[in-house]
Amino acid sequence: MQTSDLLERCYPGRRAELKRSILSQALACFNAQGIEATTIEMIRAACQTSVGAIYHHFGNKEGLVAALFFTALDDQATLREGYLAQAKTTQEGVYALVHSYVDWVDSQPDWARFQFHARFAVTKGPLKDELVARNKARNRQLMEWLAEPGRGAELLRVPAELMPSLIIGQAESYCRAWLSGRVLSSPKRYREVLAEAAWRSLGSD
Amino acid sequence: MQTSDLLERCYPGRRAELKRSILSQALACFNAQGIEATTIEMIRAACQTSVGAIYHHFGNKEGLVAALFFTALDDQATLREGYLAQAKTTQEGVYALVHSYVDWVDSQPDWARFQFHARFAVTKGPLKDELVARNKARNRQLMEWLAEPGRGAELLRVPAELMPSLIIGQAESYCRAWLSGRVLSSPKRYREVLAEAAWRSLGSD
Amino acid sequence: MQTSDLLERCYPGRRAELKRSILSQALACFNAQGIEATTIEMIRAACQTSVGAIYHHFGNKEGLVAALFFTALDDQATLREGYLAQAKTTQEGVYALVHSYVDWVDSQPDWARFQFHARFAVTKGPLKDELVARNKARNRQLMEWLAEPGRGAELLRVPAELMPSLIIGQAESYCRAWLSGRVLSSPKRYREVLAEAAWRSLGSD
Amino acid sequence: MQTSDLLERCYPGRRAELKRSILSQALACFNAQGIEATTIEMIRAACQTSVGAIYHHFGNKEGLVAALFFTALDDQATLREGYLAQAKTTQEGVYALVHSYVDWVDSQPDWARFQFHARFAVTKGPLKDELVARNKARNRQLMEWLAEPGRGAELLRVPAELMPSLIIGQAESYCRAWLSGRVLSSPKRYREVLAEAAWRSLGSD
DNA sequence: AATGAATGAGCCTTCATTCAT
DNA sequence: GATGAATGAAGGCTCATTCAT
Repeated sequence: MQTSDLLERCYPGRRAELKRSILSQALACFNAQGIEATTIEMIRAACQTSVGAIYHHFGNKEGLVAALFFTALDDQATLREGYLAQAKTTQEGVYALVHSYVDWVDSQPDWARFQFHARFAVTKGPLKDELVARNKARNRQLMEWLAEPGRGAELLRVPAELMPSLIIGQAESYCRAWLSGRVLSSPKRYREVLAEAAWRSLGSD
Repeated sequence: MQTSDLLERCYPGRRAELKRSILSQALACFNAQGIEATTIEMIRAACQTSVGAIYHHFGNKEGLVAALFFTALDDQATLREGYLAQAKTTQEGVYALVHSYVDWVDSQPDWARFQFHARFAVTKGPLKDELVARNKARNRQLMEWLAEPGRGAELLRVPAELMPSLIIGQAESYCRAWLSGRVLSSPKRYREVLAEAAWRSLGSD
Repeated sequence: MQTSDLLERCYPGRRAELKRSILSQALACFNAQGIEATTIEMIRAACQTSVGAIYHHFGNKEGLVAALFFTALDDQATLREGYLAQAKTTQEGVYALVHSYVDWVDSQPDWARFQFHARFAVTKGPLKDELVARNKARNRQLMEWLAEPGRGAELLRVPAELMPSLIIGQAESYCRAWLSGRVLSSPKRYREVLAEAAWRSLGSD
Repeated sequence: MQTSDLLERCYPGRRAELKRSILSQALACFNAQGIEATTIEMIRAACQTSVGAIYHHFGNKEGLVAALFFTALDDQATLREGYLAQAKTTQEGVYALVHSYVDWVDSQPDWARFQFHARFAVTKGPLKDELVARNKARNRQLMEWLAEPGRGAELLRVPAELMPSLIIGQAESYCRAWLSGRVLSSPKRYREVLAEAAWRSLGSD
């Protein structure tokens, strides 16, 4: 199960066993019932521990949501950075963004589903600033990549605030549809189509 | 205030005054606090009625959400159908979809914001079938439009389940960003760019 | 039962029946177990209502404590003002203060006992300012009484901040002892001894 | 800092260093937040130990309260006995009681404040009998002092159960006011006034 | 149709205490 | 002796919903 792989990577060691178990079961509950509809008691029952242990490790329900959310964000960012590091041309960069997005959702559907539903909650919670900061950092990173010599010239005509939506919007839309069961084929099946579409839509002929 | 216009259109007359007031304030509360975080008491206080009146008109909280959600869905559909009716070629059809989407979000931002957040709740509620039915109807309608002689041939290469995301994904992504304050320019400013991008991404050169 | 008399006076009418019942039982519970050790559930069981009703009328546990505390304060003040209004000389004024204190404790032992234990809680709560204001008002009132022509001249040698303790300290001390069971005779038995002692202690020979 | 002095006197030596630290911080926490509102975790954080260490030394929270309470009681008694040993006449005895009370509160305000708030808790706890026993012992001691030839004859008219309140009531009342910030001058400033008032109030002219 | 007091299941959270290391 | 992770009973409080007036 890939969910555990990600957790083992982020919280390694035997000491963190309970922590991983809580996170794993919480993720499952949140996705199955929705975040608000999930009670601490459900999570407790799912990982056979005590409510005290959950609060000991995560402070409160919001802390649990935040831990999951930022774990997902980090993992997604790691994959994106890896893909981007190998891209040479602007086109390869756009492909890297689409491919990393699609591949991550395909390999971590549970984390992706949770990310969509938790974003709103995190935005209203006490870690909203942290989230804004990460978004800014991501955008800055992308801009720096484009600023390298011989890259990004083709995209100058596109308004900066529109760029992320043009590149990732279609993939995101399809991933949402897949994760909520409205379509059946994994987005990975269309990773090339989606990358090509994004690139064409940028209109650098 | 456009929110009321839409309500007046859907619930006309003096008898429905209270009903409109409740819906209007409920919409505001849901958007401000989130659906789950909004209590019936908050809505009652906002429109100076009694809880009994709210339950008399909408049955329960879920009924309130559903009324708002389907009102938005209907209004959006009406605009789309109007735009689509005037489109002759496939390209004009794609433009009509993007334009109607963008224009509706621009003119009804409160309803659009609510729609995004309520979809999940409705999907889990007792009206989920109604929602699925409407989605199917919309897709069927689109297919019928494309099936008319001299239309849609250019799109045959694109997988059907991918089509909606390719057409509307970018616009939707930008609208989300605007509604949540991450970007400042109204999507209407980019309606042409978004329509062209969608058309180009479909790759019918 | 005098406790109810006081309540009927302060919350009259049939509509307030439940409110009085809650206050009455809460007072009994607080005195029997202590404020912190009393749970809402205990009070609910004692007056056969629902937790919701308690919260509907008093907001929260602290609100219940505050309602009881200020009801007692008011009742005590009313008696004091009545006694004081009939005093002509300084000596009669001092006697009025001691007598009203002793008589009130004797006639409302439950409220008096509660007042002693609740003062600390109220001092830390959100109504601490209200309490400070009432104390000031009471002191001002007393000063005004003494400022009338032909009164208070005998007390000018006594420091103002010491005065309340000299007048009421002994009575208060004995009342505490009686309310906690350390002595058996009602303070009313010693009302004259206590008044005389207070007057003598002021040293106006 | 006098708080530590008292502790060093009662728990001397290097072995008891941790014990003194725990007691000292617990006293501070209890006074700052109230006994019930203070958690073991707060105390642990204040003296940088582990919860285990606290339980090892004091058994449980109640044990901590009791240790502090009886330490204060003992210290206060020691001072009183010293003062009383030097009194020859009845009047000197009354003065000794008032002076020792005032002087102790002035020199150990933290312990005095705690004593006021903890008395109720101890009264309900498992050491209530111990407390009753000490009170009786103190009263017996006082009676024995008065029973010596040439002493106490002046007080025979005063009821025994009223005596402690008449002697100490005013001082106690003022000390309470000072400890809770309602008056600003230390009771020590008024030690003579309070002693004279107590003596006068006993009415032995 | 309107009102709002009353209901009570259920939630999040706290915290004294234990015990394996 | 020291540590602190783990326990779980219990508490305050919320809030959708009902129903007598």
